[in-house]
Amino acid sequence: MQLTKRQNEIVDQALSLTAAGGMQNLTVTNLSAALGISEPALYRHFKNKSEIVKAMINRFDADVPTEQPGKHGFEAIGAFIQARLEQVCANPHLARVMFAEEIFMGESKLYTYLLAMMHKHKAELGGYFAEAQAAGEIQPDIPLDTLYRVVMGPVRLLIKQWGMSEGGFDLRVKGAELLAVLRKMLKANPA
Amino acid sequence: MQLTKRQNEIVDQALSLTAAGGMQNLTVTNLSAALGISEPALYRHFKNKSEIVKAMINRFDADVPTEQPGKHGFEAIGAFIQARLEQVCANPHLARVMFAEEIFMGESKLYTYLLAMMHKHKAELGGYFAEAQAAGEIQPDIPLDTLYRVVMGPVRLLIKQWGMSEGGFDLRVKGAELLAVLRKMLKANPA
Amino acid sequence: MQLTKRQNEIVDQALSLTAAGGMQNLTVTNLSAALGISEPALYRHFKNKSEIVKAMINRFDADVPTEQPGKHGFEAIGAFIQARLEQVCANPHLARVMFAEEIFMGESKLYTYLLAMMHKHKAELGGYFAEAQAAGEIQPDIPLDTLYRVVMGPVRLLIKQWGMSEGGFDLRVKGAELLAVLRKMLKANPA
Amino acid sequence: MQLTKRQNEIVDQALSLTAAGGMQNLTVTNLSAALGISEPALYRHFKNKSEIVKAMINRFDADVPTEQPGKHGFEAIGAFIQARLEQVCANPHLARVMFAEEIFMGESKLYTYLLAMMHKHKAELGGYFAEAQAAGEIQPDIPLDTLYRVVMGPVRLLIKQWGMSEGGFDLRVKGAELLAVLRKMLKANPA
DNA sequence: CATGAATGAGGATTCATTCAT
DNA sequence: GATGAATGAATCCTCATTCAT
Repeated sequence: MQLTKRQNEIVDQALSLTAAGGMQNLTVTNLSAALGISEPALYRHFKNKSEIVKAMINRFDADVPTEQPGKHGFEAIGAFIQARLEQVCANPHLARVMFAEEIFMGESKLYTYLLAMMHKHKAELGGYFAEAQAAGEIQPDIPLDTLYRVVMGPVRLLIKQWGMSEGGFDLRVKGAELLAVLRKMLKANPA
Repeated sequence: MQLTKRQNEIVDQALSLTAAGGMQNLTVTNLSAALGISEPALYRHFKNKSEIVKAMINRFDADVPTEQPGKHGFEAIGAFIQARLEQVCANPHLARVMFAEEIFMGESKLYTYLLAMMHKHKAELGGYFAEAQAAGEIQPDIPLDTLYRVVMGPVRLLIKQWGMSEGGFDLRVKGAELLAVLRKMLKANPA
Repeated sequence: MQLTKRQNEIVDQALSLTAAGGMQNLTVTNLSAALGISEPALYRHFKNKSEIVKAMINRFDADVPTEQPGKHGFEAIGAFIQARLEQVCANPHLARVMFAEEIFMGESKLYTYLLAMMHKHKAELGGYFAEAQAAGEIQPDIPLDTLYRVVMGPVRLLIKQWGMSEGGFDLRVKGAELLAVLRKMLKANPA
Repeated sequence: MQLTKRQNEIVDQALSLTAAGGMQNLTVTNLSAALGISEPALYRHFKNKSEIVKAMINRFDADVPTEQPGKHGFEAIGAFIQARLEQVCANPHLARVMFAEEIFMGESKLYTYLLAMMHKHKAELGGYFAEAQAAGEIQPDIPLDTLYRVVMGPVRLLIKQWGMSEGGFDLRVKGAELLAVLRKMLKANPA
């Protein structure tokens, strides 16, 4: 599962091509040309194109574990979101691909793989949401699935807009702002 | 711009195919087969494939005007969201396509078209958001762009999840719930 | 199952190419070139290459039914063999392909299909052999499988040699001669 | 011409692959993988793929000389056939390849080489057939080419069927039976 | 002896589109 | 309106082979 240096270069380029022109732009021809190698050379490094796409998808998860050891409640959620934002800043291509699950609908194997990843995230973050509700950081009467949507929906949209605008605003600033708003909004009303 | 009956059938099928297997699944061959006609016959109704895709995109907007005549502030926003949910319920395929702008990245002409649509929405809803803030329905210190994300992010995610789960939950119920949570959360704290 | 005119032309060419240079010579490129059409054009007539090969194999059987209505015993066998020889004379390419089952080993689906055909032949001719033994035309103590080999082995070799020698001898003459020898040899010794 | 130990292993594997999936299955990639070595490593042992195929073909003849020193007439023929059967029993893969000359039609150089081998056999066995006819073991009025077909046709078919059935019957038993039938049948009728 | 990385040529197949009928 | 037949361009992938290490 550990990728070689060359494999990583290939995945980088694949992300770049996909970010630039969608899945239709990720062809073996384009990819090998972008890498400056011949098409068959690609097959030394990946069994087939699907494996490349799979490696792309794995990238989404790679550097951003949902588990935030030592952190709890909203702090853990905030840390996770922060990490996502940092990841995307480090590799802006991801912003245009990461939350566009539909891109991968063509390859149903990988699509289900992606959905599974999404579910895992939801479940893991769910723990932190419950903690936050128990700790009084979030109003306790919001069902978990809705809560997840209220928090991750805006984060996803933020990242997507940033990707679409090709870095047209400061993601870190707007991210912090969003988090602050969410935290304040979700705070249990002491009423 | 007004589509014939046949053209509408074609767009329906195109949406269905795209919803089922992504843009890669929307081929002239597949489409004509699904319609039970020959490939050349398609070209009687649309100049080329791009025109079909464009017609698909126009569908997103068709029945759901952002402008909510006679309504104001949060009520207008709620009505818009409600209308979106109804639209998607009426044509579930839309749920799998509508907010997956990246699907169309391949056809850059159409992609920009789609982005423009998204911007228009944002601008138009922006007016209602401002109204809501002025009316004290929404905390006044939240910047408009963040506010848009906080509201539309969850709505998009909700619709997307509903599409992905293939109608696995009651969209109207969960939509109403989400709206209630948002309304309550965004309410200016009387503190 | 009934082939169109164009499909028959394609199968003819496919046989010709295979006869000339083996299965490796039967490429979509070669085939379309030989037919003077483009490669994609082939796919209007056959779903894929395998279907073409399958149609080739069906040719083997097409004009030569094992069943010889109204004939019995050795006469039926002789008629069948005669028909095979005529078929091969009419389409000499068949001689180089028909009994080379191994050619098709690559495509295991078709290979089994071919083996099944071979078994069917064996079974059907078996009936005539039994009749011939009962009628005293063939010695009764020869087991059926061996009998089949003794008769069809030489016929196959004859046809193969004729194909390999590219019609270097008169198949009809040599075939008649072989049949005569076999009939005489197999005759129950009145001893 | 004398093969090294490693070369022999390679030829063994080549036969095995060809027997399993036809010539299409004998690729440099498959072969090296089956041997557990890299592709370039193969080229240490053989100049190119053709040389490997040539070595395969030579195997057919290797252990089975047509000349049967000290033997004459039908005895020599029987001994030759016996030796063939033993050879094939010792290396069953041969049964699926040996008499499928058409497999090699692709490589015309090797194909002619193979045909030459077949002719040599025919010529050499021809001597023994003539002896057998002179000695009264075989009816004298059967032309030599037909005689060859009557004897070797069934033997070939027997071996082929054994190979195809993957050793589904006892080759030695059925071979002996066939030989007995042939001997008896061909015996000059004392009529 | 062996390999990792590469390649030009060619494999089958699908694409959107056109044209004569 | 519709179709059957065709096509150039592009798809992913495999082939035998080479070369620097």
